[in-house]
Amino acid sequence: MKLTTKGRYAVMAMADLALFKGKGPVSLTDISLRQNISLAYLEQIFIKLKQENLVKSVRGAKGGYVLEVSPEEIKISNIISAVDEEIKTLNCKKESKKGCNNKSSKCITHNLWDQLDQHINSFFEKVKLQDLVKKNQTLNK
Amino acid sequence: MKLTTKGRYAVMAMADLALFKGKGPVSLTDISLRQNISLAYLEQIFIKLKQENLVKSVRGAKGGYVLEVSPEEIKISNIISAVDEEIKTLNCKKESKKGCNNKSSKCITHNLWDQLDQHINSFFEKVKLQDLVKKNQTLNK
DNA sequence: TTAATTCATACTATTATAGTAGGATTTCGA
DNA sequence: TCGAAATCCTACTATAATAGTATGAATTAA
Repeated sequence: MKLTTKGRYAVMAMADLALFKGKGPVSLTDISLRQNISLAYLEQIFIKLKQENLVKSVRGAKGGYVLEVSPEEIKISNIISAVDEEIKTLNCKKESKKGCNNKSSKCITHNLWDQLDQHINSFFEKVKLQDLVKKNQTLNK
Repeated sequence: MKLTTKGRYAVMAMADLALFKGKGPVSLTDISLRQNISLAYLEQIFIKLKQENLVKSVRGAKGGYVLEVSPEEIKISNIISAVDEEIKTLNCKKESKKGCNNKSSKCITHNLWDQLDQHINSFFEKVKLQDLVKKNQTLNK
């Protein structure tokens, strides 16, 4: 499974942007300080967020990043998938040597991991960026 | 997040054991061949499964492993947690330098990861080993 | 007694993560 | 106009974890 700091950082940074929505571009330096994430690492993450059109950049002094889409419309899954490759628990989908390549009995647990993936993805699909900034509130299940 | 081949192998191997339940001990060599997992690696995994009393060992020739508990009573979560340390998406629980150590604004996304953990764990709690061996059947959600 | 097995421990190759480093480019504001 | 603040771009790297290997000892059925 792949859910690393990169994915977490991306969500944290996007939540940070959402909090400062409407107040002009937010610099990565600020986010870096507030969220305690290395600046250079943030830069790499934001390249990808920008590629996916989740944020818009403003170059030069007083520049920074702004949300391209409103927090109500951004799903957590959009953020995660922008920076991580994907959420997949299985190795055995691509026809590899290891995994469920058994000719006779096919991978007994194949369904299980399939459904776990769906389970996790559906979680990320349900939660919106907006849900995070409504503070101290239980996320909708 | 931690869901590695070790966890997957453990579930696969336990499912294998469940399929051969009542037919005497199953050797790791057999499981190794059927599931295409390195024997020495399986040995390490089974040490842990045994420590958690999920399986029972029979030493010597014609030996092997047997389920200690019936498949209806073994949750996938039992297996995963026996071999992996735990399923945790957060780094920021233990008072570390990185993560949500911000004094003023506490980690905005803390709740999110918390709930994701619960979400995933509840999935593994619901599914029993028995559910896997009932073949080609949709697992109960 | 031998082969098949678990048990135990130490070592290791590979890979991915999580960064660092260094510089180029753009643009605001004094 | 110029410097500082910012994004952009690419290459490199330390660390740690995963996923195994390797080796041998102990046990037991046949």
